[in-house]
Amino acid sequence: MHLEFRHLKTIKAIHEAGGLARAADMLHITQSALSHQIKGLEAQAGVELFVRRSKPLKLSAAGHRLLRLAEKILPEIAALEDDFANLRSGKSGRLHIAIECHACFEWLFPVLEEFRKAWPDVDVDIRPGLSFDALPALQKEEVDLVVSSDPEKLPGVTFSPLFDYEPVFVASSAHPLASKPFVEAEDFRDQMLISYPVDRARLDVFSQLLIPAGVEPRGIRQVELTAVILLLVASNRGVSVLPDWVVREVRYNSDYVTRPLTKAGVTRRLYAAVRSDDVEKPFMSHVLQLARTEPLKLQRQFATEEQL
Amino acid sequence: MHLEFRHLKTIKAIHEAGGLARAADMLHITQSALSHQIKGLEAQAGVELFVRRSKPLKLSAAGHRLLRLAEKILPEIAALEDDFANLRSGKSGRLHIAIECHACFEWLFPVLEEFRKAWPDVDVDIRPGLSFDALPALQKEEVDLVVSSDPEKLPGVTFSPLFDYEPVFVASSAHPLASKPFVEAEDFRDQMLISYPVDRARLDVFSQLLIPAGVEPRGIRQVELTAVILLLVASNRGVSVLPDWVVREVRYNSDYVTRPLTKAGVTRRLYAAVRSDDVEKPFMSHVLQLARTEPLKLQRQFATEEQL
DNA sequence: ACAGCGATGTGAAACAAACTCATAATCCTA
DNA sequence: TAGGATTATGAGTTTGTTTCACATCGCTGT
Repeated sequence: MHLEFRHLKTIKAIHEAGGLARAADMLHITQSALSHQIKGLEAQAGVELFVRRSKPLKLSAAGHRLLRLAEKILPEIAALEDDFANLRSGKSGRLHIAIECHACFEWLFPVLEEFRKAWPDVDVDIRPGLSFDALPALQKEEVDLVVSSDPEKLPGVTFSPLFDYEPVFVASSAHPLASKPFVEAEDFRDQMLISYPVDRARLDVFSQLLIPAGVEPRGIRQVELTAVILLLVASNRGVSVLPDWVVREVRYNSDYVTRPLTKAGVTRRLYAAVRSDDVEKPFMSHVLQLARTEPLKLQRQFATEEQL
Repeated sequence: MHLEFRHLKTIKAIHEAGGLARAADMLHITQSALSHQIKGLEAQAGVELFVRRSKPLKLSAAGHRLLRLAEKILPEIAALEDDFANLRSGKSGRLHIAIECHACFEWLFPVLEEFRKAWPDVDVDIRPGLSFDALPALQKEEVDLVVSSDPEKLPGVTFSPLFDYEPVFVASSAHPLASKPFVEAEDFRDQMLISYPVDRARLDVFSQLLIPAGVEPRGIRQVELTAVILLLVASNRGVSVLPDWVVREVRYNSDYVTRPLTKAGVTRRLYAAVRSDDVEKPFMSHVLQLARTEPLKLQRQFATEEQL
């Protein structure tokens, strides 16, 4: 049976118009076309869909069954077209984010909270676990935004700078290194380093400090959650290096000390990688703007507290 | 946007097959046709439905939206085709009944109860209120079966005899006429007659007795429900004439007397009118058979009680 | 990194289906 | 029962879909 949407619209129109001729007008086709159409449809269905004994023809029982289907399905189509229209106009879309840096959750959540208020129809998601191959996944449209601190030249991918941050040494206030004004690579040689469970090339402490200096810490303990890292550090089970937006929370907690890496400190820059096609999209540029400004507020808040 | 069922099937197939080429096999068309089709679809929708950066192409976010629609709609179509197949095979259908005689409810309900067990997929309904123009409504397929005691020669309509019955006079046992062994037309002249609210030509007491004799009762009170008629008769507010299958219930109730109309009694025959096209249908012949035999059981039950 | 293969895209032509026009047949109403 | 309204039919045109042949693009393994 070769049913088509046209047939559903026809059934509905005939029912509403109460006859072929009027229905034909509604559908902007000739009455002849409608007659041919419903004849073909009845042949396909093998069922009489109309009562022809009366002159403005009416739906038969089977016709009403089909009408029921039409009234169920046609609004679904309309809803789809609506969704697509929103997609086209940029009011809706997909924003699946892959983050290469674990600690980014800390500032990303507030950003997305803000974002969802403005773009309720955008499908927002964060996909951890993809961190290894985030950029290829971006190119394959498996995700739509990658947060990374290592920009690369990739065709079809645009890196936008977000903000600068400082990786900061954190230890228990009871820790021997707490007495130093800053820490250096050598200081890590006999330390237990607590870090996120990712490739060490992606950890600032390695890429910026230990690998260049050729220093290997005494041991590494990998922990998923930031809160747990801080817990372990507080109980002096090891030391860690975390971005400044994370340590601001513990800076005035007397259990911890925070120190710059090297005397000058280390500065890093976060980037958002987005497919070049998407940069123009309104919701995308908005989320990028939020990701540039919102974390700064957190850092500024931290700076203000410091001056007290 | 010119969506078609073909497109839904395509989306589903591409998703399940995981690529164009396999999907084309599933749909028994060439891969080229599919490529053209989805290209056209995307142009219509104005949205990218597929991710083409990877080789077996995959659904994009919008594509998944469309897939969701497909998985909602396609089963509905299948259900429709199923229903139509049942219609064709005669397993389902519509049985809307118009009854010209009010009292027929009494035997019709047991018949339909039995019928529904055998034909659960047939849409059964009783439509009172159509009693006036029942036969034209039958021809126009507004109803499918008419119960009547006045067969006519009508093109396309077949009358099948159901069973014979006897209109019986009913009165309170305190009523003066209770002393007569039978009643005649003249007896009604000073009676209040309680009847169903239908044209008097359709009431047996008029068509068979009063109209031929030119007798007009003192008054007529029209009442919808059989139970209410009996109530009024019992309290001696009037007399009535009801079919035997109705009075059997009150025959041995000492509040009532029942008497034949005329010494010989009156015998009437009920018919079922059905469109000739429908007579062959299995469920229709079954309901006719039930309507011939089930009421007889009630009458036989009555006769047995009488012999006690 | 590149070769080779498997998968997708494209253009022209064949094919199928839906529509229109003109007109016939039918029904409804006055 | 005549006239207007409604639906049916057949031929021809138009539109859209499919196929064929071939170009192009990505993935996979060495």
